[in-house]
Amino acid sequence: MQEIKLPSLHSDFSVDCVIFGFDEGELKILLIERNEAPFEQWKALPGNLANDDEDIDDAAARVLYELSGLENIYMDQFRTFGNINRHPQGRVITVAYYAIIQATEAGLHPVTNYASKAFWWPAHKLPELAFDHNIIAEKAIEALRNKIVREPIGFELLPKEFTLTSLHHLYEEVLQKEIDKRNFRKKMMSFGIITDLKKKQVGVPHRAPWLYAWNHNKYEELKQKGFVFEI
Amino acid sequence: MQEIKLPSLHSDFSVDCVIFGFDEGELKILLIERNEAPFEQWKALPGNLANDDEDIDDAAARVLYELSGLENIYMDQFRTFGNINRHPQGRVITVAYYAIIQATEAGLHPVTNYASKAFWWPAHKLPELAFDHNIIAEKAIEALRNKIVREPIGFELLPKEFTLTSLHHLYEEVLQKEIDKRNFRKKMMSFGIITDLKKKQVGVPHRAPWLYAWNHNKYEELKQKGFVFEI
DNA sequence: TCGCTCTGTGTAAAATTTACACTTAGATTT
DNA sequence: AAATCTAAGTGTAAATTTTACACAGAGCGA
Repeated sequence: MQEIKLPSLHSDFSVDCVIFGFDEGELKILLIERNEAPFEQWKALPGNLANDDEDIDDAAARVLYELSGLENIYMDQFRTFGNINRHPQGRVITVAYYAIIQATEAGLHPVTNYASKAFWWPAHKLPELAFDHNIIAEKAIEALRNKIVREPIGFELLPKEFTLTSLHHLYEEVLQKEIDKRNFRKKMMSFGIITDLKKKQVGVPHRAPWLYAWNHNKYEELKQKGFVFEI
Repeated sequence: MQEIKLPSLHSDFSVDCVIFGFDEGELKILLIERNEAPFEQWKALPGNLANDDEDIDDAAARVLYELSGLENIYMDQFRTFGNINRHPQGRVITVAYYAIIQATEAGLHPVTNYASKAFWWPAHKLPELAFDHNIIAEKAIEALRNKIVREPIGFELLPKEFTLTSLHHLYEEVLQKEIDKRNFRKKMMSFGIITDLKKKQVGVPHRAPWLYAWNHNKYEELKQKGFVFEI
């Protein structure tokens, strides 16, 4: 193979993650405070240079793991950003992912060297961020919105056992619009991908709501037959 | 700024374009024959390393221009591919775009150094391609399918004056499924984004069909009011 | 037991989607 | 000029989906 004689090429590129959580009825994004230059002490999206021997998806999973301790999380590559001046150290393009996790499951103790701490921030009220991260976050919210109505990923933001009301509020918050309660419940239940756990939430100061769980298996089964989730 | 002391970083990354055309009732993709190593003489998607002073979108537009002479074409960045072994010369990730052009408008005389010739190939019967280009093309077809039902981009594949039948066949070909003729026409016309040119095609050996044109302005106007294209 | 808060439920009207077959225009052939 | 061929063009009824909308019930706390 003559290819061995070719000059070698190399990419320094980063992976940035917009990590979504849902807490207290609000959509949140996980931010870090940067520990190192450039943009030291700025708030930013968690992200890091990819290693040379690492696939892009793996780098994204690593960033999330180092930050939250979570693995096997739903992640979606949604866009690559590469304006020539986006990084002060040179031409560094960044491949952006969004991830969806259950906010309270994440232990926020970064084991990375670029971040000292991590914290949730309301997705719709982000502060000024390092690099072009405000733009990236904005695009991620848009991507999430498009996705959550076509794929049943909303459940990943909720605890295993959830109420229909919390699912309802989640959709209203992500889509930023009101959705009729009865119509929402009717439709969601008609899919047949939610299991009624036959038990009620306890400790609430009013009528206790029923608990439900998202049924992955049933969804996969229906998908085989051509069912398409769409809200 | 202390940032000046930081080590400089650099990305060698490429841009690959899946250029769609529609000709003789068939969806086609523009391929090149590679003129240089690696994969010399292989068929491939048109693509090139981005210049250091070039935004990603600009690099994609350049690749298309050098190949076809066309500018201001609809292009969509749909995914970045970066398996560690995808490029024999090292770690080179590639940002993939698809473009939509009117097949017969393109003058296929590449002025690039990496390609000697360019030619249309049926999108659903691609030969073995260089790098991971078969995977990229497959994903592009998927992205096109998702897009064409939500944004009125199908028109870009047709001549300025087209018949409803050709538009109908275009949708059937891209979506790879039959669509009822009457329902398709009814729906498409109901959007109000197609102008009746009040003239017929000439030189056909049967009843001549009416000609129509895609009305950008009307679409933009309706979009302002909240209209969403959806087929 | 009264009040508060949030849960949970049904129906009718409107809009949209689906299924479906024959007539017409225009060129070509006999 | 009549018959034939090809593709264009058209309407309706039934089924399904979407929308709009309001009140009774459960459970807790005062």
